[in-house]
Amino acid sequence: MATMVEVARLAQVSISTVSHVLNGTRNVEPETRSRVVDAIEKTGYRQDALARAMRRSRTESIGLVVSDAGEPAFADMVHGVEDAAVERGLTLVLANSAENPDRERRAVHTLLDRRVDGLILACAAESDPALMVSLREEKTPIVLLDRVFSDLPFDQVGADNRDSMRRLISHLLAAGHRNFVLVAGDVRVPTLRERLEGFTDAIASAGLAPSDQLVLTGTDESAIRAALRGLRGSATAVVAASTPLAALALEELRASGRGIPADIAFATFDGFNHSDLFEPRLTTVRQPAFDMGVAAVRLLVERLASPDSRPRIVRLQQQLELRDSTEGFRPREARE
Amino acid sequence: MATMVEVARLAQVSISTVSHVLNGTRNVEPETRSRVVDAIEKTGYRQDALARAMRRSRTESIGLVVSDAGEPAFADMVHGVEDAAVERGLTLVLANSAENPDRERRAVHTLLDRRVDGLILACAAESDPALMVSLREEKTPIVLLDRVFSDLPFDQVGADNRDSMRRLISHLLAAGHRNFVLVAGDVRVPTLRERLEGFTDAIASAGLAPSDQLVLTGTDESAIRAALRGLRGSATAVVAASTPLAALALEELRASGRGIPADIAFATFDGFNHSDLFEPRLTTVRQPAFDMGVAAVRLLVERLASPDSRPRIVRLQQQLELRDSTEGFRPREARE
DNA sequence: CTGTTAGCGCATTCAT
DNA sequence: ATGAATGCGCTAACAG
Repeated sequence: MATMVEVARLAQVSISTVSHVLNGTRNVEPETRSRVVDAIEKTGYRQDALARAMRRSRTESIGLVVSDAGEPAFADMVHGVEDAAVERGLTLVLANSAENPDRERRAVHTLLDRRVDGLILACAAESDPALMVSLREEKTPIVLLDRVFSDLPFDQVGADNRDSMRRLISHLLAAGHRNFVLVAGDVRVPTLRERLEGFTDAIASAGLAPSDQLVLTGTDESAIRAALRGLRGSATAVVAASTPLAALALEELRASGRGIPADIAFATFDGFNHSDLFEPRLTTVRQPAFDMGVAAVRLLVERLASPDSRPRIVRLQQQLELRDSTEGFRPREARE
Repeated sequence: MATMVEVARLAQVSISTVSHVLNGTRNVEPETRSRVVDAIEKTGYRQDALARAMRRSRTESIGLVVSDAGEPAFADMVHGVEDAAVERGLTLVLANSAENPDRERRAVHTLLDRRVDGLILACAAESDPALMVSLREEKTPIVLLDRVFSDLPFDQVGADNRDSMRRLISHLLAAGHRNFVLVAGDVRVPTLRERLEGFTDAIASAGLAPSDQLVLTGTDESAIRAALRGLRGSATAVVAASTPLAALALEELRASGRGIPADIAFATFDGFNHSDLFEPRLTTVRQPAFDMGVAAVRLLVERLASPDSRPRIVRLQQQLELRDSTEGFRPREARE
């Protein structure tokens, strides 16, 4: 690879002139410039981003650590981040923590050591608190994505989970449902906790007895499965707080012979791709994952521009998509 | 950030000793080493990957350019590449060409300028041939992913598209189908072209008249839609060559009131996530996208190790998942 | 308007 | 077993 030295020699100028025509960082006589441009052409010179980054202490790159690259929602966030980054001339360095705190810590440090200009972090479920604390000391700006920790002084992007759950439950209440099953999952994950809180809120403000509701929390998949399979009694609606939980719940409901929505109503957060092409068509609270990625980059870039402004938390609104899976319920009183 | 100089001073050694204990690259007296280790601890020193890369001319990173980060299949490939990269201590730099040749070219050059040690490229549909040619001159190893150009001297990873299509059609032939609609899409994309070829092969070896088959090619979505909507006559099975094409076809079949599989059989390549939870359950040729990503990294690393060995093309097998959407067809003769 | 020069932080060769 | 010194390729003072 040709370096600036060779270009300079060929163009009969100093390397600093080459650098300046390259970066447009000071005036240079048209005649000289064109000699340089020609030399660049001839040598096939291309700037070495590494050396440049080193000298300027700016890599023009950002890091992104996601907790589960396998989930479509996270894939969409990655997509959004990449898109927004390219638009600003930033390169994306990607790492996946696979919901593993140790791997997360290593990923963060790898990216930091590569001197990314900023870091976007979608925390793992069991994120090491010590990591968070140490990250506050970093001078590399950090934006938390999806999983919001309101007590931490970071810029953050999340969805309005609590509110969306309230809206969903309101809708189901209006349709006559009084007894719910919430498949809540691992409530250490802020996103899932917020959804649970929204549920609790909604139940409380409707004046319903919490004891009439079944909330399945935790990471023990088989326990959740068992609970769903053995489901009996009064529940008329199942709500899944995430796509993996929905997949699991749908399997068990099917296994136990329950039809949706004939026997029981069903709704989920995040949802499945192209799901309106298939039956049952699920009522879904759709996360604006792509836009969340875009927003994270925006926060990061703004932070880079003004390092001392106050941290901001952005909540993007989720879309409540009503479909067949919550249609056609008849409250008990109205049945024949 | 502390540098080696500060560590050296604190430990009362030269920076070269610090470097050597860091990299284990020569013997150092235990006593000295421990002073250095302590100093590293105290200063919170972390190696600057940029400076290191510059000095060694090795970034320990690889680049990945995908053509459509939005498609789940590509998301899975990204996931596989990331996983395999991390396992080898490599960092992943990601770019998305969004099926845009110009953006693809820029992405490739951006990554190359960042001196990634190797590059994995899932070409866009209209990839600039000039780009390919210029890439052959690069000394950075390049692996082509998913879209295989057998005449190009690159390491490549693809799926056995042609063969899988033959297997799928064989199955449908055995079930009595004689008249197909293939939604083939943009056959400039090697993957789609191979699937089309497999189809042609299968029809030929079954001794069927190509003129009895309807093949829909091209990028004009509304033309394809129209053809599907206006579908009449003898076709008993529709095959979609990719997920986006399947989505489109399913929409149109539904719009024209055709039931699957009651009125017409349906099968698709690549498929939908969690699709076995929903109706109709689609017969699917599943691409091992994650594994393809892993394989690409493997090829790249091996190429790095032996730069002069002959380029290899790896074809991973696809899984034929038979489901309801191709069940229950009765050949005309057998009908009452 | 242009050239000279000093590092950025590190790995490494050559001394000792 | 350790240190001194060089340079990777570039940008940005500083000097003319």
